[in-house]
Amino acid sequence: MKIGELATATSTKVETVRYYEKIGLLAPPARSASNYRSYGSDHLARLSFIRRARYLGFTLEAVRELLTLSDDSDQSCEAVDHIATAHLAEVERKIADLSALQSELTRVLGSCRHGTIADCKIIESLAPHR
Amino acid sequence: MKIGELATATSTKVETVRYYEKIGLLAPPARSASNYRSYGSDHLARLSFIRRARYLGFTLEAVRELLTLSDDSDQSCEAVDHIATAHLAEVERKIADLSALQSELTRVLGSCRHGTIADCKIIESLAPHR
DNA sequence: ATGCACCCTGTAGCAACTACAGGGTCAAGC
DNA sequence: GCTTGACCCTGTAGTTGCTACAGGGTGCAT
Repeated sequence: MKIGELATATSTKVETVRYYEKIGLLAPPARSASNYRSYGSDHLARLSFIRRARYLGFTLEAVRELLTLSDDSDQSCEAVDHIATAHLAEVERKIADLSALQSELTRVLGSCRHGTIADCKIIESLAPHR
Repeated sequence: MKIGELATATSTKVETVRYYEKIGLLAPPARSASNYRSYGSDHLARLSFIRRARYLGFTLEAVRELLTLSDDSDQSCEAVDHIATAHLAEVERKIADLSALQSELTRVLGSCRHGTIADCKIIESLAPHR
C-alpha cells in the first residue's frame, strides 16, 4: 500500500508517517519504480501500535522502548509494566494539577461582577499587588 | 533593578524575562551606562501579572490579550470573562481526556499477569489486531 | 590583578508534529 | 495526446514556551 492508504488506515497524516520513518520509529519501506513508498501489513501493525500508544499519551521515547520490548517475546513484561505504571502516575499528576487549576479558575470567574475593567475581579486576581 | 533581581522577585528565569521582551510581552526597559537592563516597579507588576496568568495556564497569546484589556480600565470586563471562561472549558476538556486515559491505563495495567512479553496483556492491548 | 557573579547578544535545542515550496507521477476524461 | 487533479517525493521552516549554550563584557571584592 502507498503512504496515503497507510495514513488513512491508521488515522495518521502522511507527513507524520514520514516523520516516524525519519526518526527511526517506522522502518523504511520498499520503494516502487517511481520511488513511492510501498508498505506491507507489518508496517500497518507497527504503525497501529505506535498510534495507539500515542493515543494513550506515551511519549515517542516510551513508544520506542515499548516497540523494542514487544519484539523480544521471551523477556518478562516487567519493563513494560514499569513504563506503563510510570506513565499512569504522570497522567494522575497532570489530572491533579489541572483540577487545582480548575478550582482556581472557577473561583476567579465566580467573582466577576460583569462591570468595567477597573473593578474586574479577574484582572485584580491576576495582579495581586496592592 | 537589574534583570536578575526582577527574575528572582517573580520566580522567573533571566532568559525568560528576555524572551518576554523579545516577543513584545514586556516593554523594553531603560538601559544603564553599561547596557544593563534597568527595571522599575511597573515592569515588576507587569511581569507578576504575566507569571500568574501563565501559572493559571493561560497561553501567551491569551496573556497578551489580558494585558491589553487590563490597560483599558473603562471597558467592560466581558472580554476578560470570555477569555477566562474559554480557558476553563479547555482545562475541563483536558481533565476529561486525561481521566478517560487514566481509566484505560488502569484497565490495561490491571490485566498484567507479570509473565513474558509473549502473553503480555499490555503489549497485546496496544496492538489490537488479530 | 584576578577571580567570580552577573550582564549582553544571538543562535540552537526540546516534543511531536504540521505546513509549505518546489518539484515528479499516474489515471481519467476530453 | 494533452490536460487536470489527486497523489507522491525531498527538504526546510514553523508551532509553543521556554531553556541552554557560545562567546563576549561589567562590576565588585580580595
